[in-house]
Amino acid sequence: MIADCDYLLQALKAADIRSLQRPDLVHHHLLKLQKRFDVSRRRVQNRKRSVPAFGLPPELPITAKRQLIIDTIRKDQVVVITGETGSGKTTQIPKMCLAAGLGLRGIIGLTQPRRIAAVSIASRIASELGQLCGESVAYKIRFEEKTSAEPLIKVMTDGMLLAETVQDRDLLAYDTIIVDEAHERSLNIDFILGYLRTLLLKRNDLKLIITSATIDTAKFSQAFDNAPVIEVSGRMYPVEVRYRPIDPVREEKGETTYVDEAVACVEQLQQERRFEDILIFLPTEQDIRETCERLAKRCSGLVLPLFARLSAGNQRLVFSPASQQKIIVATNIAETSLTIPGIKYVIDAGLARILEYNPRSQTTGLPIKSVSRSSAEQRKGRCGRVQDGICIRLYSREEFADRPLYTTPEILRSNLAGVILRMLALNLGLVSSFPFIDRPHPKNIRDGIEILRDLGALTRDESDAETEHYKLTEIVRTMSQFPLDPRVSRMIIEAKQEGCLNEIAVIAAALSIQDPRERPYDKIDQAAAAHAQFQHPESDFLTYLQIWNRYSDSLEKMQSQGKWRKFCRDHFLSYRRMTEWRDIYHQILEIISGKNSAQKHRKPAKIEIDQTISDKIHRCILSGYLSNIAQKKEKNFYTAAKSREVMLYPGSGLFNRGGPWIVASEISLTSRVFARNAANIKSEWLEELGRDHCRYTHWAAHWEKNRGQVVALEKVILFGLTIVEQRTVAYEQINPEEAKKIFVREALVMGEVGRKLPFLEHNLSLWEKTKTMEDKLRKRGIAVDEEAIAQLYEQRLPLISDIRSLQKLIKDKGSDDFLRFREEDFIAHDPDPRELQQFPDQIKIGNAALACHYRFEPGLAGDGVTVSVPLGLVSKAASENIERHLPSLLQEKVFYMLKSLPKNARQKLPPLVQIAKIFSERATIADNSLPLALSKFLFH
DNA sequence: CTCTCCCTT
Repeated sequence: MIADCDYLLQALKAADIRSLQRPDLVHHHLLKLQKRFDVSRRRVQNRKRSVPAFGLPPELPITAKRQLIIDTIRKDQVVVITGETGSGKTTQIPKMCLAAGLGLRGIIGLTQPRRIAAVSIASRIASELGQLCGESVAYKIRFEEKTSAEPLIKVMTDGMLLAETVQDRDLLAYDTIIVDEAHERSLNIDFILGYLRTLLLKRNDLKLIITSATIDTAKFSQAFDNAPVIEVSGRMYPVEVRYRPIDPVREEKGETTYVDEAVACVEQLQQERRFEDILIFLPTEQDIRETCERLAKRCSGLVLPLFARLSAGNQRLVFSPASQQKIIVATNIAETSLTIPGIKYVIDAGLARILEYNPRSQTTGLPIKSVSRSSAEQRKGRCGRVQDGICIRLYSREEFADRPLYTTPEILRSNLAGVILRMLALNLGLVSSFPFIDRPHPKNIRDGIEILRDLGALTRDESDAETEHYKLTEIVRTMSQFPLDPRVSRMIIEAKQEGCLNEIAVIAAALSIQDPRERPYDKIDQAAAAHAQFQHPESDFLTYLQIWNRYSDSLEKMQSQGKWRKFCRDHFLSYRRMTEWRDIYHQILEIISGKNSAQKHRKPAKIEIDQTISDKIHRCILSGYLSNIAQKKEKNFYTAAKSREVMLYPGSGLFNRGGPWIVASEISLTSRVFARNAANIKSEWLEELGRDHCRYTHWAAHWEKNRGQVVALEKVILFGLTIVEQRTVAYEQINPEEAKKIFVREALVMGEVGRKLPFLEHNLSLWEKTKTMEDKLRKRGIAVDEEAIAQLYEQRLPLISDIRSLQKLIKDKGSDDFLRFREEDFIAHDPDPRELQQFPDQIKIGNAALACHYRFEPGLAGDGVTVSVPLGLVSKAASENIERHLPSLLQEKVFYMLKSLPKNARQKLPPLVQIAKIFSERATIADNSLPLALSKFLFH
């Protein structure tokens, strides 16, 4: 077997090295290898013997090419086989592989996009080999595996093969892989083909067969080194195509719609007395309902709707034989997933809802778009499988020709977070260099990485700023273990922390299935009433929990499956989806508990919902859907993160009563942008959970005397939403350097501390003294300025910005000496002491000493010197001429008095400056007032 | 101011 071969090669290499040290062990080791080799060889021989005899049905077109296919498979590593449905390729190719001698050293793996198909194909191949399913032919899908010890062929979903690559990196279990329905280009198919492109270089012995509907071959061939393409004819009966375009002018005016036209088409067929079964393709559920209602009124026959959300029972009706003409009105489900036998006419509106992901707004859209030519051809092929058919297209031949040949591969229109996460877990390198057949757009990759970063699965690698290099966080590996959307996996990780794993497992599973609630048109009110009893007014997630609770309750009481089906029917719940929900729930718990199978059959316990658990649950949900938060604008309208305007989905329990903040697990664009699966949240949680994504802005930093610290106003923004409008915060942690600057300038320099600090009083009085000199001398620049003092403090203080830290510092140092400045610290330029002497601090009037207040503020009251004279001394002060005590001011005053003399008097005098100087220097004014003394002097 | 195609680990 291939896996043994790989093992033996590795072991021999290892033995080679070991033989240098312990030759005695080598012999023993080689014996063991010999044994394994023998076992392996015997297995291959047994497998060869177990290949049953089989034939190929001669009526199938592919049988004619049997020899060409077998020869090509033997010769080439990769073969592309194309053929339309009915060619028999899916069942016959695995058999031809056996005929080519494959399937012996490893299994022939056949992948299918859908589970049901995988199971039914497995049993068909088995029966053609004359066996039961699970002998030579195994199958493996999620939750279900049927196999023997030595299967030759294994049919599985493509997702399953992908999951196997985790355990079996080189797919050593297989010697052949057949990728069926490759033209569907689902995410899984593209991922597998990319993976195989690299693997085939390493595994020369591995054969790959890609099968696809006719048109899509060149791309596959090119992707695999121009692999040979074999075409197999498929069409058994001809289909006539009629174009019946809708008049665009009338459609524009609203006079007709594709629903009208489809109904008219059926009427016309019936007028032509054509009463074989009809299949109509329409894009939406609503169109289907409208069409069905109108057809029932106007036409004969059995009118049946068909879409995925329809209950299983109603879906089955399309397969049951009817005595009258069947008119099936279907969505895309009838294009690939369900094949209805005996259709003679196809009416194709040429439209479908096609998923589109917009990475810029992280919004999923489901717009109605024209389908591709290959899709239209597939629809056409739904008739004429057992007889010739007619396909009526509600568009023109030209319009058909203008359409794109293929539907855009899913990988080009999907959210890539999940793909990227898996690639990281598998160590597949950079997404941008992975050999996808169609490389996703860089913008899409960046968005996927951004989502993973939002979830905390990745952090930017700072050592490599240039390219898209990221570091994985610890949670990546845990997250990738869950077969779930990364956001859902993230919730589970948070639930471990919060201690609500069971509850989140229920919700995570619910988010992974389609809504289990059924709403049949004819019983819409009953269904609404049944669902209403589950509805939680605060959270659609808790609504799921309440459904679950009722379910587990009933599971206790009801033992039989039949009763349980009835329970589902009574509550308008889909039995199939409820089962899927339970299975995924168990799968999640299994992964968490490390595959403990004992837990598997544990009955789900009822969950009590109280405020505590509800808070925990919603914090977990937020951890996964943080970028889906929204803030209420009005009524049902919200502004969501990343600037999206959304409306609560009318089906939500929060509709018309949503709180100021919500989180939604889905924001999608249909007729509007809707937030689906929503819950009220507390905005206080947002900052804690979104810490790394919050943007903080600060302004108005200032010293706050009462708090004794520097504070600032803060605003918190998360994904563009303001989660905290304005709050006061200590500025110290935010910007310690800036905070210290403000503390020094506003608190210490200005002395605004609001309490007694001895060093501060000391410093302030020294500074005051220095500033008095300036006032006396009537010039600036003697005292240092505020900035200089601030710098003095800054030099002597560490990074602190509050009183408590300052007081602690002083206490630790034992004194505040280090903050006491000296007198000279405040002086920028020393004043002339003699000059300074001319400005006494006080003057004497009689026996009284009066204080002089100096002020240097020209133009303002109080400029110059002010002496407050008690009322009793006023006349004495006036007669004594107090100006003589202030010699520096006297001269200036005299000068201006002289200048104010009449012009003719002034002209007779010597220069005024000279007079003022001489007058001031003489003590001639002792006993007189100044004007009197001056006039005496002049006459003298 | 009221509703979404189809798959899958």
